[in-house]
Amino acid sequence: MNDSTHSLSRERVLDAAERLFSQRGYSSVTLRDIAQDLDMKQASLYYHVKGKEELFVEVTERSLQRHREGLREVMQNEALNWQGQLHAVTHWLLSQPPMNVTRVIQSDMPEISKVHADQLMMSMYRAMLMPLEQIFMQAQQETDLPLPHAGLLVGAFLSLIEGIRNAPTNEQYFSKDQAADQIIEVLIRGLQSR
Amino acid sequence: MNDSTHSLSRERVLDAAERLFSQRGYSSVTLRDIAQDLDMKQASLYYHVKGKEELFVEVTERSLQRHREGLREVMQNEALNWQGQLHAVTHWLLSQPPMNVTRVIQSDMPEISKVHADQLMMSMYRAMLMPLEQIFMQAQQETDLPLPHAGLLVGAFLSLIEGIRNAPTNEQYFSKDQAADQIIEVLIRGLQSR
DNA sequence: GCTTGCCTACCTAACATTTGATAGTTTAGA
DNA sequence: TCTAAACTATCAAATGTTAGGTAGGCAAGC
Repeated sequence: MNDSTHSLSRERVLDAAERLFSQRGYSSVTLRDIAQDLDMKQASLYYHVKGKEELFVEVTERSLQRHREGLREVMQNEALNWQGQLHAVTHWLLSQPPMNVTRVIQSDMPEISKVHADQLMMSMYRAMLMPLEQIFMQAQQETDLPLPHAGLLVGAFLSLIEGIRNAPTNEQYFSKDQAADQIIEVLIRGLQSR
Repeated sequence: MNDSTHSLSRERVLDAAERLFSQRGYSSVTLRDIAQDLDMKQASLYYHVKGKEELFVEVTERSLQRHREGLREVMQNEALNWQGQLHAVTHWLLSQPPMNVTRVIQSDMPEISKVHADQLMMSMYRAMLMPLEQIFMQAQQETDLPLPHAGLLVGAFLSLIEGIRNAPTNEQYFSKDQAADQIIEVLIRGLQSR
């Protein structure tokens, strides 16, 4: 199903849209921005997609699908312990175009229809929140410390990822991946503590 | 200085603008939104401020000033140890209208003039990044663990704060402050580790 | 071979709405 | 009367959307 993804040039449009939307958010990106990025006229986009909102929803949904797939794969490869999973998942998330959960929920979703917002919310839960919750629940079982609720930890973790992405530019000593490792290590020493 | 803050009703405008901007970001909030929130017509705003961008800059600057003041005060009251400062600072930040550093830098700043963006960037550094860096540098001195650079920790910490703000709504068992305490405790056990 | 029809992937032109901004007018209170 | 604080009316630019046209490729049918 979803045979609407046949055309090659259509995916060029989706790719450009995803890159721009994920960087600057829904309302800041105009159709003319996307068109310009593709060296074409703005109205031509309507050949490929039904409208701006539909474009955003489809692009976000596609990204979430990729996250769902990617997280599942990474997590079962790294089946060892939750510490390893945390590092692996972090690196995978950083390898992807930013899926800024906070911004999407806070800024983007209020701009689109409730139906679409609800739909994205559900996909977001299934693709990101649920899988990540598993890791932290695993952590809770192994430790004897009183830990915050898993959902809360997931939120904190995702915030950290987003924070690492735009780490202050004045530190070029380390790559993003190295920075991520260090931060996650701090998080872990806290989790297993003692 | 800045005797432009005399009028009472002018601050009503700034307050409304700050609330809306800090919630939904610069480009998503229209002058008509702000006016409607104040039960007045959009054009009337121009009696109080020069334009949208100037309004945003002034409102953000004002908020940053408040943060600078507030953080300084909280930090010297809680002069005990960095752990106490971390908790105190967290609670103070949560008591304020959200100052979403990530969104401001990523989404809002590109929409305004470079001069204004640079200005805000500097204020942001002085009001938030610098004071917080102090806390983490203090932590680095007391521990013997290899910690990430302070700037990186500040970014992570601010991300955490923003993450706590929109913690999943399905946990009403805890207040934001309680959730914050738990998260910060995780961070600390990590920092002092062992 | 050449025409016809069709499809893909763009284009130009125009439109309605939204939004920031300006100009001039009105009203209430000291 | 003078001023603070609103108002109405209008504008230009930006933006999402629609309608209709066009160039190129490809296959079928004559």
